[in-house]
Amino acid sequence: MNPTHQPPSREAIEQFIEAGGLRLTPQRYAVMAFLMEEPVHATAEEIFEAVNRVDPRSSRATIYNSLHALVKAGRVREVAVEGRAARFDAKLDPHHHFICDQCGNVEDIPWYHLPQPEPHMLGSRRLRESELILRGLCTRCTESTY
Amino acid sequence: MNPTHQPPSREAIEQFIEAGGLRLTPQRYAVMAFLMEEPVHATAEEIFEAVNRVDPRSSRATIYNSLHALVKAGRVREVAVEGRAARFDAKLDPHHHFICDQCGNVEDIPWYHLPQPEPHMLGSRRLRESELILRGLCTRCTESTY
DNA sequence: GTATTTGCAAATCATTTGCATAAAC
DNA sequence: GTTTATGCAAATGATTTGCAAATAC
Repeated sequence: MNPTHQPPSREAIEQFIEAGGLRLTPQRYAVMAFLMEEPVHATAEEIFEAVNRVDPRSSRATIYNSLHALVKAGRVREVAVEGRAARFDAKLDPHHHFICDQCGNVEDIPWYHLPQPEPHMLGSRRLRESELILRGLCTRCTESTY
Repeated sequence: MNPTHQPPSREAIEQFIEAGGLRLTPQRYAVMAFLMEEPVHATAEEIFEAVNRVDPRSSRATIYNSLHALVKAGRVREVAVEGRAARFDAKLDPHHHFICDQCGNVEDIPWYHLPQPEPHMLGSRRLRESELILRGLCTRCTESTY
């Protein structure tokens, strides 16, 4: 995605996890490293396979545990996709998401400023974050549609 | 939600379905009528129960079929919520969605204009729609959190 | 009359759970 | 040493499927 993408160092990854107040485990490290190195918005299943291809010691339950812990700590973003598995994303720079109607893939769209809702629209809700979801056909699916 | 909410007429509901190029069946009618009368962003299961409470002749599979047909025809909007059942929404006026981190409920936020992405951000993707998702705690969950 | 839609019950997919063991701090 | 995380395998929840019978147009 980013042509000058530098893989983060071991220390950077470890700090990224610990800064969220999380214990550092090999499984969490593997998940976080994968998400930082492969900005592809993988599913939990894809992460499970990728991580265990390198070093098979993470169970599926632990992948889910790690992902949830990282999401809760604000280190990872989760994107729900209708009728499909959720996608996960290292929370590095702010950006928007494009979801393909056809293949379900999630892609990054460079961030651009969004207006904030007027306070009266929120009532006494507590706003944590807002995100823009774009939908349509990704490049691949556009090109294979006649 | 809307204090001057008028329940739509039978004819209006039928037209709303047929205008999408769909055959009119009692089951689709029941689903659409429920969504138009109860703007609560129900799950498929809730729709199944509500619809069958009135007249028990819709199977779960048919509820899903109807919902998907209506979504595809642009009559209904589907909102995916991480780790929970999807919510459905009659597609009447444009609006944004607020999803509660705690209870998962989806609520409408009055529409306000969003900037469109620059064409170069989309590449050769084909954009169909964009929506803003707001997240945080709904009024109820804000008030019950100490 | 033909094309679609429905109901049923079983199957599938994604995710979570419970609990004993292991590892982090 | 105490607290938290892991692995396993089974359970749950949401949604989809296959196919014969029923219905819309």
